[in-house]
Amino acid sequence: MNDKLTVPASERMKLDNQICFAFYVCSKEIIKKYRPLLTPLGLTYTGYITMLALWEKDKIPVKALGEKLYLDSGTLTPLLKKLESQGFVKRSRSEIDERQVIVSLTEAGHELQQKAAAIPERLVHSFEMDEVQAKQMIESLHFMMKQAPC
Amino acid sequence: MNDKLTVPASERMKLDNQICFAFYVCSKEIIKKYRPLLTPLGLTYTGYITMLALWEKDKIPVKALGEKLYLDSGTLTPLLKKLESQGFVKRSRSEIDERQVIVSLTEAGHELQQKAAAIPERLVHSFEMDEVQAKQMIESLHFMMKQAPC
DNA sequence: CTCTATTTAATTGTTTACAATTTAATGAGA
DNA sequence: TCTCATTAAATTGTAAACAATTAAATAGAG
Repeated sequence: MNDKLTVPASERMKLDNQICFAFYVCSKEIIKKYRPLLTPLGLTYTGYITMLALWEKDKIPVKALGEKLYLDSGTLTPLLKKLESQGFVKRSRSEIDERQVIVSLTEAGHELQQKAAAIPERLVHSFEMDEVQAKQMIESLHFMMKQAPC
Repeated sequence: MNDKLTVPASERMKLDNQICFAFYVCSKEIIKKYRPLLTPLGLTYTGYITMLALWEKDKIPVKALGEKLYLDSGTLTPLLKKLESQGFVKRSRSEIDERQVIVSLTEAGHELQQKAAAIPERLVHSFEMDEVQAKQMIESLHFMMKQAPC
């Protein structure tokens, strides 16, 4: 074992060398930037990504939605109830399998997509990052996401 | 303006093309991986990064700690009270400026550092990423963090 | 020195997230 | 068919995080 020329523990334990901390901060700060754009639409950040998923494909069970969003029913159930009370989605038991609750978009839910269409562009611009850089970054992140559920 | 050969809105609004979502998922999933390593030490993830900051430099006011950690007093006050009740830190009013609460490590807080020393290495390994890749990623993230508070 | 503005923590209220458990429905094996 | 295991969603309890406000101390202007 002569490959142990790694950095000392003191160095490895510095906050600025923690990849976890960098992700954690970036994630929080990006979400903060969304808030002022989403609040006028009546959405929280979690509500927004849920709507993004549903705009791609709705009429799906809570389970499938949770897999897309990396969220469980403990988070989704109250969130979906709120989106339902706002009139954006409808929740209904599947007739084929009554364990499943199918989430679908309402008319208002579909209409909201137009109002939200400008958001992604505005956000990318708020970081000084061109589309190529953004694309590379997303690729790296997806590589990590794929390893996540292990 | 003939540089408008950008992707269509439908493409930009896909969940998998949202850099925010990728950060959000990576951050959550990394934190999840820490849990089983931190629980035996009596730490949550937020408690852990707080201790990391204090191991680098303690006897600092809550404000300065919050700037390092990108957290405000609303999050830190209850967290520090808990770390105090566990015997890892001590909170005391500054005598020079009584508005400030100075956070310092106890003996047990210092000792905890030894027990936590193995954690960073174990985590990097749980992602299939070598140290060079990790270093590049951290640099990109820090570039984004620096832009955050605007 | 006095009054006002600013700063620091703490508090309050709301949302987010997950682990663990519960309930109900379905599936599988004997 | 009748268990027993599995699955889906909901529920419960706890920790995080932030916005907005409050209380107390300090700084600054006149």
